[in-house]
Amino acid sequence: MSGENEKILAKQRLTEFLETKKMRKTPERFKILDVIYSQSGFFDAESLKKNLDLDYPVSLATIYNALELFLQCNLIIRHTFGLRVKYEKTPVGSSHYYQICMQCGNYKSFTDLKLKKSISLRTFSAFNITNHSLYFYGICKKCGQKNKKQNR
Amino acid sequence: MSGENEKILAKQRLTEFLETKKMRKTPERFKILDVIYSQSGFFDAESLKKNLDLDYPVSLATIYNALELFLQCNLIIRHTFGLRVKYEKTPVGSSHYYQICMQCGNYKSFTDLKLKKSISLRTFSAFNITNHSLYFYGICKKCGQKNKKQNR
DNA sequence: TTTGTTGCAAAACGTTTGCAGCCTC
DNA sequence: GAGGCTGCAAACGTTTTGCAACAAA
Repeated sequence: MSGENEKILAKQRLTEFLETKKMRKTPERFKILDVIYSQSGFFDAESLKKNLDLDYPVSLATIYNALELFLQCNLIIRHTFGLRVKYEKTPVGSSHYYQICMQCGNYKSFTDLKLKKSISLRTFSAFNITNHSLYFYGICKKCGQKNKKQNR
Repeated sequence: MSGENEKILAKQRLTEFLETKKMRKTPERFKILDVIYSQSGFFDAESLKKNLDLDYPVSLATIYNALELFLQCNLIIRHTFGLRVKYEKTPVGSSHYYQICMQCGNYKSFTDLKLKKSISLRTFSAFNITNHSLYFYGICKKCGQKNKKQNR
């Protein structure tokens, strides 16, 4: 199963990272990572806490600590849709792109290999790229129709 | 002068938007827009307040109200670098792209016409794109060197 | 005159911090 | 055993809210 494999790789990466940084392999950190890699889609500190409370309660401070850590070893990425911060497992292989309605705030992600290829061509001097995020902002069909009605 | 022209267009767009939405053309809204279009680079509510206090004090609540309004009519865009929210005049013509160091949080913007062209090719059904933002995440030279030293 | 908008202050919200105690190494 | 990590609660900074007064239409 691909999901399980992904989870194992994530744990390996965390282990390696902690060892090279001489940080501790606490059960909390691995439990939080496990929950993240057991779900799909976006999440935040609060939803993570709710999930963890079911079988392994962890304080919010520790969750924020872990999220910061996972960001550093590139296990997760951080987005901001509207004002809310959302995290996501780092997309492997094909990058995810996002379309966000500026009116209702709804968002969804999609993949586009062609786009990914174009973007990956871009090189930087004195900057080591690990990943990129692309957001398309606009008005969704639903809101567009609502506006038309309103302006009549 | 291009900056002045840009400002006039912005005011026109705001006027139109307010009229179609049957909202009021208050001096505060136009003053805030004026300050935004008199500066360059990134800004937030607080820096805006500081600038406004010099000759036309406006309450923070009103500033947030105005920022929300300007977002809706696409006069400004919102970014989140690290955890800080930053606004920017909507880039006209050439889109801006951003590189952000995941370690120190420093960011800078650049333009890339080739990239812009590739991205603009992407079309959507049932979604009316007004603009897009692309962020490159990585480790800047300075932090990269710092890490090397640390791991020795 | 009507009612959308403002200013003010208080409240809410997500996140960070300080510190004592715990547990990994 | 040392000190990095955790949990708790208090503190923080930013954004939102409720409400009375104001002013655009």
